[in-house]
Amino acid sequence: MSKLTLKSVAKTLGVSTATISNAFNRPDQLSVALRQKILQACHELGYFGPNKAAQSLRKGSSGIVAVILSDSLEYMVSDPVASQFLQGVSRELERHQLHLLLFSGQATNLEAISDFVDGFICYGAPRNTGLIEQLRHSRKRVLTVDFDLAGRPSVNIDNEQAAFDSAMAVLRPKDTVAVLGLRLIDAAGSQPVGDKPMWDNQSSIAHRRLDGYQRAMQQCGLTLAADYLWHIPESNQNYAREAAKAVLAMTPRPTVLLCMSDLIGLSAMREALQLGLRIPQDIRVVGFDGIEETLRYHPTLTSVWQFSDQKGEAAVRAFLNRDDTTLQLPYELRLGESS
Amino acid sequence: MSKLTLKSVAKTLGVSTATISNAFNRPDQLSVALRQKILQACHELGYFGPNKAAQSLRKGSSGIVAVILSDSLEYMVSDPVASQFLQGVSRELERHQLHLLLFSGQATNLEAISDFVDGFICYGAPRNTGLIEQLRHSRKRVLTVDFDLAGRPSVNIDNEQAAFDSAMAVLRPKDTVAVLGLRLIDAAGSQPVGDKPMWDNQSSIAHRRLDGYQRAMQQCGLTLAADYLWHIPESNQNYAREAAKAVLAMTPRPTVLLCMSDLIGLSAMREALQLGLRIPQDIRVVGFDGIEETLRYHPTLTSVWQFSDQKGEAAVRAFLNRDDTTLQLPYELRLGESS
DNA sequence: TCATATAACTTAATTGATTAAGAAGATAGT
DNA sequence: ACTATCTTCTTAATCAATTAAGTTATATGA
Repeated sequence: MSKLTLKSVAKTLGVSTATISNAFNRPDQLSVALRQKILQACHELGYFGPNKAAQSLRKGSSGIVAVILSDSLEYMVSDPVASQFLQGVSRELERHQLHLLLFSGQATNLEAISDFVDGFICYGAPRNTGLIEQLRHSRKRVLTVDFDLAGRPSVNIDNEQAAFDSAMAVLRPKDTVAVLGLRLIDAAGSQPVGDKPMWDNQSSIAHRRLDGYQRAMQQCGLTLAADYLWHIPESNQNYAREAAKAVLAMTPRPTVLLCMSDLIGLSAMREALQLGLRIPQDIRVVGFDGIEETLRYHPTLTSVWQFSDQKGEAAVRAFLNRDDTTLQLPYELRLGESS
Repeated sequence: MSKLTLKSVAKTLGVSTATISNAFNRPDQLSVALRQKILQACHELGYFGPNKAAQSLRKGSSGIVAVILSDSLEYMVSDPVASQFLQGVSRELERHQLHLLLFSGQATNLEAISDFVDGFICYGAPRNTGLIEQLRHSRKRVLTVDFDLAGRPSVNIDNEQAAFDSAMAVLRPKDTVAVLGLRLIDAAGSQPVGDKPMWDNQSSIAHRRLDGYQRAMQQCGLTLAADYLWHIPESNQNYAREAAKAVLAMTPRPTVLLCMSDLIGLSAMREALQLGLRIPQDIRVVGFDGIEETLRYHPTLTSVWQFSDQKGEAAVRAFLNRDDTTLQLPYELRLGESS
């Protein structure tokens, strides 16, 4: 079975390569009869159309879009928020007959795939900051989601305002507030932020949310004590559980927990209930993101819903419109039993 | 900023394109001094090396391996077994400087990406059976995992023997046995298999496992009543829960549940406990796969452990050795409190 | 009827690289 | 000093396509 190429097919059919190419790509360039004959013959020969790699080289686009995840694949897929986002992305890409290449944010070499894809949708600031530099200099289209990259379009929600709203929904005068923050500093374990240097200050959504929390507390006449601001490296059960345990053991015990993700919020509630605390009487909890599990849990969690699947779809559309603006998506504060 | 190509770089440096190419790919073909000078200059110009798409066209390999998932991306990543497998795959690919392209088993057109990848690792029989035909005729390397495709290498465990072992560990004379099977027929909801036609008979691991169960029962002098063999479409909580509920309500009530995945086993145990049944006194349960969650749960689940992450690594290695044999991996029966 | 427009294909340059074969110069052996 | 070998680099064909420009042949209009 010799190799099937446009050229070989053209020769066996006795026409030029251009005609075969046109049969697949530009039907108006040849007669209907010949086109039918060609497609029929290709089908019989088992030729499924022009080689995509060669097409990509010549046309300059491949139909593959890379999504760069902030963390490792294994972590990202276990996070319901990221997973929903990916659902939305893959759904919308499919609608446009495009394909998805998942790329870990821990990877070091963007160039390895850069030439195969039409561009990058970057979900969250990559763990490996070297990637950010590569993205900044990339000649491909780059769109960021949940973080900013100078000169590149992005899709976001107003994290500051959303955090503010969620905090305002729960804060009362004289509250003792603790913040369970996501990835505030560059450290491996759960720990109070203290005076450690903030991680990637300008781009992170975590800091936008912290700003929102702070503004709300200020408006309520409250302040955040240094030890009550905690860094959690991943929305992971264990990390969050640890942090919640530690925070709930502090004196004075917090009366409000502002959590930067729903998974953290759920972990915090589990820990609080286990300590015999009543929610919301003894302690109120607020989450962020909006995941289904919080609706099944009792008590249900007050949270900012940001509809990650729609965000995924919006990201793809924004990627495809070659419009270099920032798209701000709506969010929704949903009150639960936890506040 | 004009386009940076091997050609343009060659011109500005006043050497031939072959030399630039050799500087990147075959250091022995030019003097050390010139090579240093070229690499240095490329770095300054911002040229990161030969275009991978063109390289792929010329060399005939791209360094990208596609993993075809049996189901949709969103489902697969939520399944701890599949997710572990993917971890193993991505880890091993990284070791070889290769990249991963995830492809949904629901997709219809393999040709869309076929030319960009070096081959396919196919994890489970794709939901869309059209893909199987395309894989069969593909000119690329194809390796299957957890199912067989004529003439293609595969990675597997001995599902029949493993199922046999797990059943033998739990069965006693006079048991009433129910099987909670995974994807036995082509139907959407949980339901007894009855006399409906089996799905994809020869290739499915589910049927290998069923064979093992049946052999064990035979050896124990037991038979499986028609209504006690259930089909569950996905290892999903809801489907499994439903099926368990229905099975536990039958008379006589089963004394043994043979479950084709640990997620199903966990759901079954939850349901049994909720009905006030004691495990293992009133009912014994066996799972399949081996996931961490069964160790945290009480009672712990007796199951066949198959180390999916190692399976992923083994799959990649088998894919890269161009050795067309079937690789059978070891499994381990681990007894828990559920039997 | 003749010029012109249109339709249906073909030619050949181009995309960004790899690589066998060839050429020019340096080194070594006798 | 002359041939043989080795280095070092270049030339040009090739990978599998796309597409602007060119070539016929046919149809239309006045």
